[in-house]
Amino acid sequence: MLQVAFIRDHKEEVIERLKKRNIDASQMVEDVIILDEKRRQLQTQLDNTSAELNSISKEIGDLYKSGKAAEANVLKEKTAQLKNDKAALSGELDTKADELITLLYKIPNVPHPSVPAGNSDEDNEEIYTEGNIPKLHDNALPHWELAKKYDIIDFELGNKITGSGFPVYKGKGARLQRALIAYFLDKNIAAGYTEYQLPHLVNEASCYGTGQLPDKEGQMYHDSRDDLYLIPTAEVPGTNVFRDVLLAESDLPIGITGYTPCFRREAGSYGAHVRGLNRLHQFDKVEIIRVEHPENSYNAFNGMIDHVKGILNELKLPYRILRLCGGDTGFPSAMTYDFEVFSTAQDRWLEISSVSNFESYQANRLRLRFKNKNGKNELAHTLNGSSLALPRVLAGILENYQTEDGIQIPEVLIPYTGFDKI
RNA sequence: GGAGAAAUGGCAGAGUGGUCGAAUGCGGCAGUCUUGAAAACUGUUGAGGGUCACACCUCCGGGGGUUCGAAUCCCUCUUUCUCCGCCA
Repeated sequence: MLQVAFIRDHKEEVIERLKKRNIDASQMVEDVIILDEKRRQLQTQLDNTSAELNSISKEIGDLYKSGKAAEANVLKEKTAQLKNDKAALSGELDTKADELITLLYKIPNVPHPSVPAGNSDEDNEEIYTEGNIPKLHDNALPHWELAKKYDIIDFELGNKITGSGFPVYKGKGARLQRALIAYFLDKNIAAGYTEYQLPHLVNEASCYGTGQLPDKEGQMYHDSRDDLYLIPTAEVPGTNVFRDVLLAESDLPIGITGYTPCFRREAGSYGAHVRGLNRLHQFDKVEIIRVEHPENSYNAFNGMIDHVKGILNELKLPYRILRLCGGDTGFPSAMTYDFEVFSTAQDRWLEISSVSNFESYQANRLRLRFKNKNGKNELAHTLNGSSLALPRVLAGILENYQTEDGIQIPEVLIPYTGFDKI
C-alpha cells in the first residue's frame, strides 16, 4: 500500500499518476487524508487521557508506599471516568484506523512516469523483439495436437483425476518439464540468485503482504478448514520471506529464486484461447525475487529484463517485450514488462514472463525495511519476475521446434533431457 | 493426537504487581590509543505514533480479562522445545 505521508505530501501527483490506470482516485485520496487527520486527532486525545491516568496511578503508588491509604482511595475514584473515556476513544480510534487501512488497500500503486496510459492490453507498448519466426511445414500442428500425437501430455487423464486445467505430463513430456525447471534454476543461480524451496500453502497474512488479498480473493484456492491458500505464484511465499524484516543497508541487494507449482482458479476464463497449455489451474514456474535499495531498483529491473532475454535467446524462441500500460499493470506494481513468446502454430503471442518493480508498495505492507546511512529505517524496494513460466515455454518449444519427423529439443536443454528429439 | 516446558530489544539472556522500555553480554555506530589495523578502554545504540522541536502515548508471541497500576496474575489462541503415540 502507499504511504499516507506520501499521499498527504503529493496529493495532486498521486491523483494525476493514477489516471494512467484509468481510475479517478481523487475521492479516495481525499478520504485518506481526512481519515488520517481524524485518526491523529483521536490518537492525541487518547494519549492525553492515558498520560493523565498514568500520572494518577503513579501518585497512588507513592501514597500507598508512604502509608496514606485514605488519600490513595480518593484518587482511585477519579480514575473511573478516565478509564471510560479511554475505552471510548480507543474504540473510535480502532474504527478509524481500520477504515483507513481498508481504504489504503483499495488504492493501487502509482505507475512509474514512463508507463503509458491505457485501459487494456491493446495499449501496451511493444519495446523489443528478438528471434525469427520459423517457417513450419504444411502439416504443422498446435501444441495440444502435438502433445497427443507424441503422447507426452494427457489432458483427458487430468480431467479424470482432477478436472480441466490439470494436465498430466508423461514420458518425455515429464522429463522435458523437469529439464526446463533445472535449466531455469541453474541460469538463475549462475546470475547470483539463491535457490529457495518454499511452502505451497500460505496464510492470510502472507496474501496481504504481497497484495493478493484483498484484491484477488476469488482467484486463489482456499482451504477453509485451516484457513490456508494455495499459492498462485512463488512470489507470495518468496516475498514474504522478508515480511517484518529489518535489514542492514549492506545486506542489499538480495536475490532469491525458487521453483513452485502455481494454483489459479482462473474464474471466468473459457473459450479457444484457454486450450491446451495456454491457461491452466495448476502450472509450474520458476520465479526470481529481488530486494533492492530504492536508488537501485530500476537498474535491478533492467538487469532482470536482460537476464530473461538471455534465457530466451539461448532457447532460440521468438519473443517480444511489452511495456504494460497503466490499466494492464498489476495492482501493486509501479512498472511491469511482459515477455511473450510467439506460438507459430496458433499464430499468436503467449505471455511467459512478467517482470515488475513494486517499489515500496509491497514493502510497506510487509514492513520490509533497511537501516539507511543516516540510521533511519527506510522501506526497501521489491521486484519479481518469472524466469520462467513452464507451460507456454513448452508450448512454444513444441510448436516452433516441430518438424515432419518429430520435435527437436533446444540445444541448451539436451544435457538436461538426455534426448534430442521427441 | 496426549503430557509437560517455554515465547522479552539485531542476537543471546535477566527480570513474578509501581521507580521497567526493560539488567548484562554480543553485535552495530562514534571516539581514545595506533603509521594503519587488531586488542583494550570510553561513550552511544529497539520499534511505531505524535510534535517545528520537545512533551506525551503505545509495544516484552497474538487476542481478551483482573487491577488505581501488568513483561510480571487469569483466560484463550498461535508457535517452539522435551517425552509418548502415529507416520512418508
